[in-house]
Amino acid sequence: MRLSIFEKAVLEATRKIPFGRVTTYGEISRIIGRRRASRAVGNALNKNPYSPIVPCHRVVKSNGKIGGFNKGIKAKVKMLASEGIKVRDGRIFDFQKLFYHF
DNA sequence: GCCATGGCTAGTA
DNA sequence: GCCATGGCTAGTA
Repeated sequence: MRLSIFEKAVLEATRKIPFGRVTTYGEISRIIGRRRASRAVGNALNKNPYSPIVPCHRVVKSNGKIGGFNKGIKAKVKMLASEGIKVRDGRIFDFQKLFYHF
């Protein structure tokens, strides 16, 4: 499977999110210079061939809600939990504090 | 034309 | 809730 320039940029940025932290689709789009492509970022992460090495489970929505995951939301929540990140009714607990700003 | 988003507005309580 | 957004793919010709 061949990755586009855009997809590579998305994965490269995502790789930098530290363990136990989260960021947003919008933050990724901003940092790679495609400010309005947050949705396209989600599309790219959907195809992440390197999960969980490239930790796309640490990317969530700008409002602190979980967002999607190709193996199902449940799996995403479990992976986050394994890093000490709690989810309270579909939302990241302490979102502001855990938000990794590039 | 689809979609793992985001930001804004109306309008409820 | 609505809709602009942008990258990608299926599938036509």
